[in-house]
Amino acid sequence: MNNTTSEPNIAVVANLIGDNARAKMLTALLGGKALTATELALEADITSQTASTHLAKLVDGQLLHVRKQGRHKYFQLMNASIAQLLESLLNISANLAPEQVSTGPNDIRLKQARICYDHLAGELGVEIYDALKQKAFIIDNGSETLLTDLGKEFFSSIGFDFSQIKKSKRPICKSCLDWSERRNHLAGILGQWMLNDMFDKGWLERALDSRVINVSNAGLNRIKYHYNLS
Amino acid sequence: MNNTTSEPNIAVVANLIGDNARAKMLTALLGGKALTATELALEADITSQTASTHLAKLVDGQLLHVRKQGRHKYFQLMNASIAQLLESLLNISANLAPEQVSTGPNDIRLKQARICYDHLAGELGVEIYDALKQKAFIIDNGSETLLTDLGKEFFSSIGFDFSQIKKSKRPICKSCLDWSERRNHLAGILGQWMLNDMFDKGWLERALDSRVINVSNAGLNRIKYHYNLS
DNA sequence: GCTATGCTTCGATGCACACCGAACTATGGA
DNA sequence: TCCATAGTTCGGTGTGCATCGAAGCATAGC
Repeated sequence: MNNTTSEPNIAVVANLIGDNARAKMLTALLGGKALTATELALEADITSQTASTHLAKLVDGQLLHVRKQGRHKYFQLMNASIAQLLESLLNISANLAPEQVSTGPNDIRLKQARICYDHLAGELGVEIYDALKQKAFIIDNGSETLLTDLGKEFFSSIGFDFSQIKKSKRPICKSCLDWSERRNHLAGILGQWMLNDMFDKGWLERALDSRVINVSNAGLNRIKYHYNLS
Repeated sequence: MNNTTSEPNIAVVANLIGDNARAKMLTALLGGKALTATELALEADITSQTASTHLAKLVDGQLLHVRKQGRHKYFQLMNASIAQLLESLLNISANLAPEQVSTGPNDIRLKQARICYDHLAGELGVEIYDALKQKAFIIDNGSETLLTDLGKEFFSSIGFDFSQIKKSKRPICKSCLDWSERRNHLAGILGQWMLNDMFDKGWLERALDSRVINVSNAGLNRIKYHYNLS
């Protein structure tokens, strides 16, 4: 048995995520917003000292990056691939423990609409995805999601600038499995743009302290009209 | 700050992977072959007692499943989504520690050709992927990989039976990022079929004790001809 | 200058758990 | 029946590490 394999050691990264407090912090950062050390400490239910050491490890392990601003330190997920890893973990964990007690108002709101790093997830995200599919703006063959010519026209008409993307490494259109709905929602550049657009237009609003997105009735109506939801 | 989130706890799964010995076992099982408890103990460099407790945890955590056969216990990854999670971890870990010492013969062979759960990875896997792309059998737009009509013809002509697939949940054609090459190779049903086909034809051979795939010169020539490699 | 706030470092504590030796059970073969 | 091999269970050991209190910096505002 030869022990000189050069496979990367997955234990270190997994171990970083495998601590309860750190996992809570990382999940909180899936909200996409940069959070300060104290905010993350609150999120993880630990003191600021403990949080400090945890955050140092996460930064050292290159799962997070920091920006210092005055006397605050703002932490963010390193990149989209880390976010995607966390999402896969969420999905697998959700499937393993399907009968998790789900109580409290925050719960329901999280299920309705939330941020998944930089795009929309939850019931609303899935509904929009389905509507785009039904209008033949996107095609989902079970594994990949592609933008159709019709879709390109549509998104151009509502303000997305295709000429601007050029050769970005990030896919324009990508499906992302939703752990609460177990169905796809839209990620990628287009998913990101849609979320920002809806924020800009004032149809959606971030909750202050979580990944929850608040949707007013007025906003919902505008969205339904805009994206042809049933 | 509301603590009643119902987000699945990713810490437990991550923690299972986050132990060194268990990580080695899981990586070994990425070979796709079912392995016995003692084989996995050897792989992880621990005694059989310790391995036994580890394996019990992995089974309990639903990362593995077991088949009892006589006095042996054969362990396997639970499903393809677990394999995919491990692959993402490999990729991220490889990017984080790019200057890993790479020595020993096993190393080089692992880089040349190896199994990635059920399809081909390494240099050979990437070369074939590129050739398929160049012949316009598949299209890779940066995010998704799609089979073209030309590709369907080609794969039909070399023996793949498209009528047989029907509504399998698994994608036919899917790209998978290769951690050693940092480029795509082909996964999905088609990737699985290609690997099996090459095994059947005797062009490739599994190494006994690892994920390495042995390629004879004769086999390589046949493959080059078959898939139009340069 | 003084004070409040955000974050870090140090030291001590305590627990979880990986690990192995030894003894035990189960299966297969002679 | 007897032995070899595969795997498990138990008990004990050691250590790594998450945790917090207390003290120490740094920045912002007055």
